[in-house]
Amino acid sequence: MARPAAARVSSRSPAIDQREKLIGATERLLCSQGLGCVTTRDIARAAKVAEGALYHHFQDKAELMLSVVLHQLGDFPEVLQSLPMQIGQNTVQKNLERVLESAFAFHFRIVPLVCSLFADQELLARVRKMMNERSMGPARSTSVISAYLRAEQQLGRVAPAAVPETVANLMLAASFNTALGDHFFHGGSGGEAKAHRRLREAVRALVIGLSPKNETKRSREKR
Amino acid sequence: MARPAAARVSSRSPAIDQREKLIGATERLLCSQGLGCVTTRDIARAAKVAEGALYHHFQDKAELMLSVVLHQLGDFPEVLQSLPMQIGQNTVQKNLERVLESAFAFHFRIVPLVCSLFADQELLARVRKMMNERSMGPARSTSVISAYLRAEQQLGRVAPAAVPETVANLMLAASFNTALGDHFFHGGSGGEAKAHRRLREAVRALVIGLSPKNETKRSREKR
Amino acid sequence: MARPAAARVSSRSPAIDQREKLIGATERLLCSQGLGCVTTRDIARAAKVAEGALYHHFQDKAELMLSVVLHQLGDFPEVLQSLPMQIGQNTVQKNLERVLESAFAFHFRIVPLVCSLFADQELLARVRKMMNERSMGPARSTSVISAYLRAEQQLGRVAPAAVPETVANLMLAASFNTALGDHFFHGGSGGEAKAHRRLREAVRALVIGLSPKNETKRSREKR
Amino acid sequence: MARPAAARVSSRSPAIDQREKLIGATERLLCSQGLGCVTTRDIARAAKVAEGALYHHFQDKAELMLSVVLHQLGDFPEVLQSLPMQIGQNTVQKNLERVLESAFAFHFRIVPLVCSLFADQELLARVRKMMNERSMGPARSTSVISAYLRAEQQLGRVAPAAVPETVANLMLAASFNTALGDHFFHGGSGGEAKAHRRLREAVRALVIGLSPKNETKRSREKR
DNA sequence: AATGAATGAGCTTTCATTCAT
DNA sequence: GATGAATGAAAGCTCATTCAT
Repeated sequence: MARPAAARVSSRSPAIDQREKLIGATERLLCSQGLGCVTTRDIARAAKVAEGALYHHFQDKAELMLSVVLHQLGDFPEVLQSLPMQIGQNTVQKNLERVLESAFAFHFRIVPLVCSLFADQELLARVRKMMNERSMGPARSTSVISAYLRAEQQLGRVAPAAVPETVANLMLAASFNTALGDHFFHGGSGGEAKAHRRLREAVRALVIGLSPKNETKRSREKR
Repeated sequence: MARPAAARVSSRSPAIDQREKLIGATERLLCSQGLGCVTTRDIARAAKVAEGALYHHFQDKAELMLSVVLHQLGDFPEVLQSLPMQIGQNTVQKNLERVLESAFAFHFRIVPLVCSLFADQELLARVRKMMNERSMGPARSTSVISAYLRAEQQLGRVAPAAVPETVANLMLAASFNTALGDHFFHGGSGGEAKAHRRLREAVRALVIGLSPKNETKRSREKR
Repeated sequence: MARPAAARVSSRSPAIDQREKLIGATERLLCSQGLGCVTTRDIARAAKVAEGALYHHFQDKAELMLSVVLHQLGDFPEVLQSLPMQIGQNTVQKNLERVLESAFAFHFRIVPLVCSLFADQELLARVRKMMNERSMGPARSTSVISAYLRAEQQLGRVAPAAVPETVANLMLAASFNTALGDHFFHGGSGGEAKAHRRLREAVRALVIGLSPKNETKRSREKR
Repeated sequence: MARPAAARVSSRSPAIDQREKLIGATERLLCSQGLGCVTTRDIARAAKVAEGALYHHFQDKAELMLSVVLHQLGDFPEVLQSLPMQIGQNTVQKNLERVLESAFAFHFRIVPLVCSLFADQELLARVRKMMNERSMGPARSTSVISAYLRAEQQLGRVAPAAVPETVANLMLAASFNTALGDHFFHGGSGGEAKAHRRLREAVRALVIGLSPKNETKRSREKR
């Protein structure tokens, strides 16, 4: 017997469908209202799912929140996948700019989520624990970027005195902070173009440094 | 019936006294528990004040929170004020390191507050509005630092190609992110020594830059 | 300014008033609906009190239940107060009959409460613990009755071979079981007269015993 | 497709099998957790049956409970049946002791069930009704015991003045109350040995009576 | 018949806020 | 003003019951 087309909205099994609908709805609500103001009822309504269904897929509200955070973090490795292939290509500055652009998109998405956690220290502690267990967090992106920088150091395209880890951290800090600032001061509508310009400037500042004798031919040409 | 002298511990009028006790207690609770877990009962108990008294001094709980947050955010580190006096003194790196150390102390305190706000977008919007009206925010620290850098540029101690605002932003981003990381990954007990080392490294990275020809005599000596 | 008379329904302080209203309402509901079917909403409504008020007076629902049980048990010692004064008076049988009558009234009240506890082993365990700590329970009534019997033994009005504790237990068992039976088989409306007749018969059976040579002059006269 | 033989563990039809598994699982859960804390999910899991299957065999949860309770209450100890054969054998006291021992085993099992019912007066009313219709209850054991006592009266081994029904009731009350006390005060682990000693003492108290002239040769010898 | 995911009413409990004192 | 008992709306969560498969 053919099911009516209207019931076949999703091609997935309904169980997975519900789980994802819940995560999706929670993501949306978390950004627009903040963790402290999102109720299980809100989530269920937004996901068009019964309130009790939430507890079929997640042990409790905190676990749903956790899943949302981890769901976002899940994209992390892919962002940087292409970086090792750029070693020796283009200019170092251009390569770093491209990385920071993707990092920013990711950071922009997770800022409201990650920051919201500070409102509930218990939940924060749980997320912390899970992230430690799975060794997630910014450590991975830092290591990918610093590996790239080390490779460029061996090619002579990065100063031997530079400390790759420190530079990688500075870059990610710039990205995360720009995202946080956009959310905090402009409600998340800070203009992507403006953010990207600031990130490019940050990369350039990292490249040329403050020392007065840094003026090399190449950096002069690029200006 | 005359009140016993012992009850008049404070020299202020009791009304103002209560208001400050409430703000003080809330400050303490906000940092240790997160905005979402602090109840009016907690606050009243911590302030040793009746629950109802809160509503004599503040329209509602949100207004109290607002007062506290704005008070903390406005509590700017005075160490920055001594920066203009360092122009031309010591090394640029040392001066920036000292600035960053005090910025970090400030950032470390406000991270839980600032982040907590994301849990309540409505409150965040109110804070945003009031900060805009009073032109608060990181703009002031940025401008102090970049003014310093510009002065050093004129003294030839900073490369003319460097963009002071961008460098200032990077520095503050490094500080804020280190603080946030300490709270997020280590529950706010990340070891100050470690944080300071990372900040010194960040300044050094900003000073020497990534360009391979940056190796100057001075940066070689410092290594 | 005189308060309107209608507001002064109770002569007690409102706080104690509320507490007792809650306990009273719970008692009534527990008997008519059973512990498993009584909700905090029901209780609050029956006590004409806000739902939240329950949590001002009791830590949680279980503690309210506990209070109700203990409240009933609180009458226990008084029931037996007059027994020691009957030593050597009337006949032993009459004295025991009178005790059993009061015991029955008490047992009849607590049967629905005490039995209800079996539906929630956790609550039962808590009540058990509190009763042990306060050394409540049937031990006290048993000891009062057996002290009486011992005294009568010394007066020669009770056979030296009788074991006072055992007889006291049997009496209380008869009373409690009659009460339980009335509730179980007749919904608590088993007719008091009938119950009292059965208890008198029980006492008589205990007095005369089963041994064929027990037929004394006195027991023959009483028949 | 033929079902694998391994799935046909039971020789009964699967439908009846399921029904019995449900009743068995519920019996076990009711005794260990109390009627109020047993969920349909618990039952289904314990019976290794789907949750929905419960509703193929019983109209609702209450009907399942009813089946279990009636089943247990009807599960009458067969030891009583041998009582008529003891008429004139051994001593009356020994015979009654043996009866009470088996009654106790039965009472010990049903106490949690019977008492639990008080938590749901509606269910209790249903049980009451069905027991009345099938004339279940303690009436049967009472009549077996009192028939025995009457027979012993005719043999002169029991005092003519004793009222068999009353004595039978007292005995069953002693047994039930001992069981109830064990559950209530010791969580059902009160030590069987202790319970049996108390029951023997109860029988002895019933045999010798309280009257001072009861001291017969036999009871003196037994002491 | 059997399943178990889905439902949603209803539970206990919390907490910002009010108001009689 | 100051108090804190009282309020009651609303939260997170459970669980008997249904129903598409």
